[in-house]
Amino acid sequence: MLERHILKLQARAPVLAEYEQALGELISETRDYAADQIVVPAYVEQVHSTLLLEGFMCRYKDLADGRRQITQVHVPGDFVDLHSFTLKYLDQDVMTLTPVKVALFPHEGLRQVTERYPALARIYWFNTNLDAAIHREWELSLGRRKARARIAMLLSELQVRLGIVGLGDDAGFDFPLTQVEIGECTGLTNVHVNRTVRELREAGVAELRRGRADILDKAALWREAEFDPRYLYLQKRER
Amino acid sequence: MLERHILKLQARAPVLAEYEQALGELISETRDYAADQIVVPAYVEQVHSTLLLEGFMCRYKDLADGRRQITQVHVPGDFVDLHSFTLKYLDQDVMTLTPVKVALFPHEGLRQVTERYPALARIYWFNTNLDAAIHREWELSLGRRKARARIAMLLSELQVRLGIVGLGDDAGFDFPLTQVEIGECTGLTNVHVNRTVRELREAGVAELRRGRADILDKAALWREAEFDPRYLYLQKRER
DNA sequence: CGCCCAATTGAAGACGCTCAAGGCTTGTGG
DNA sequence: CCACAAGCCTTGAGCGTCTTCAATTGGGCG
Repeated sequence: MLERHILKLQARAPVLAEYEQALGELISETRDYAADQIVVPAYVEQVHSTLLLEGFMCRYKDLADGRRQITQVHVPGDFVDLHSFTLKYLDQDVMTLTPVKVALFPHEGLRQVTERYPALARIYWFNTNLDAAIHREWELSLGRRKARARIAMLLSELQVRLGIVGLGDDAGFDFPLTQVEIGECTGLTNVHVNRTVRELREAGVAELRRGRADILDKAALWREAEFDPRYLYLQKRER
Repeated sequence: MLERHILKLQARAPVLAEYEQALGELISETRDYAADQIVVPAYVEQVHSTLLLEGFMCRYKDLADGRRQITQVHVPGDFVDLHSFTLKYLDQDVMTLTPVKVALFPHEGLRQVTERYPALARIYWFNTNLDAAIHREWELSLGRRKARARIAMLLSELQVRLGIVGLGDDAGFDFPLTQVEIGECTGLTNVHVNRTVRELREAGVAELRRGRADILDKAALWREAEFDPRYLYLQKRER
């Protein structure tokens, strides 16, 4: 059940079989949710963290007028709210983008296992930092990249992150976000997303249709985005 | 020397006198830098983390054409690159905005002290999460807030963060960023920052001049920004 | 006094937004 | 099996926020 999570961790550090077993035993429950459901509401105390097993989820913040900013997209293998282990409540909502399957990890169990295996605690601390690094790259996109580059960036990042967990390759990946949601990730309106997606298609860079992203020219995509994957910290090393 | 750092930590969790002493003993060196100097270059392996004692610093990423996005502003008491302890190298540059004084903490010493005091490790893990929470609020600003709200947000956040470490009050705070730098925080050009700052002044909300931010109407400033300080996690509790 | 950097202002233009309408796909029910 | 509804995608037109380019003003410091 944890294969994808372990793949994600292993992309950055060695993971002992022991950890995988200990983690598996922590799971208190698995749940299924439909699309567009809030799974972890903001400002509510949490007693467990949620690992995404299948499907797509996101975290977002919004303004009074309802305009929404997605701050992170989650793929299978990600903890969607590991930070609730440390922060207790979240400063944002976590919702599903597609139907999903998740596993719940009680914080008390996480506390025990991270005390028993300090190396695992370091791995999760590292993951918190990785999360922040992705936020920073998004800040750069939102603040300084133009529309084409923002969308190219999003596609580049997701291609790499999905590839790690076996859900994508150089040709592309399943990508169920609507154009409204892509706009909520990139700080654009759906109308402008639509026009920009068309530009990328007409330039032979990438093609988006109904739940699928085809990467036609990965080098061009990376160039368009000025994508430098070092912020994803993919070299495996001791942490 | 660590008073401001301890004030920052104490705003979120109890800090034992023991920790303060142990931390103080870790400092290998203090250094002074002039303004506009890179202190921690991106993608270079680090063996210590840097605590800001006096002055302002920032972290930023930039694009090929030189346009820069500041991803975080640091005030005295902040670790500017605590994440290098876990990540080893940074995905961004860290520079000074004013002349500063910093203290260096060797990673080896941090490793020892966090192993000796697991509660301190949790406090720093928490701080990593706080850092990410601030990044998320900035993502919301950059993606969805209008120019006035972005600048109001920046001022609101800094007023709170500086207040915690005794460097500001309800009337305002010393704020040495140039309008170019404010633009680099908020994803705007210096020209538009200038016009927006004028609007805030004419609306009687806040006044910026030569190194000082006067908050004329804090309630109006918070309203303008839709500022909700919960993302700064200021309730003190066990971590 | 004069230099330098930051702040300020004006004018024109671009990128992305808003509003509005129409088209396509998918699923559902008769 | 077809009709229809719902949701998403697509396109057009006009507009607004913010940018770009350029020039001027103001303040601090040697």
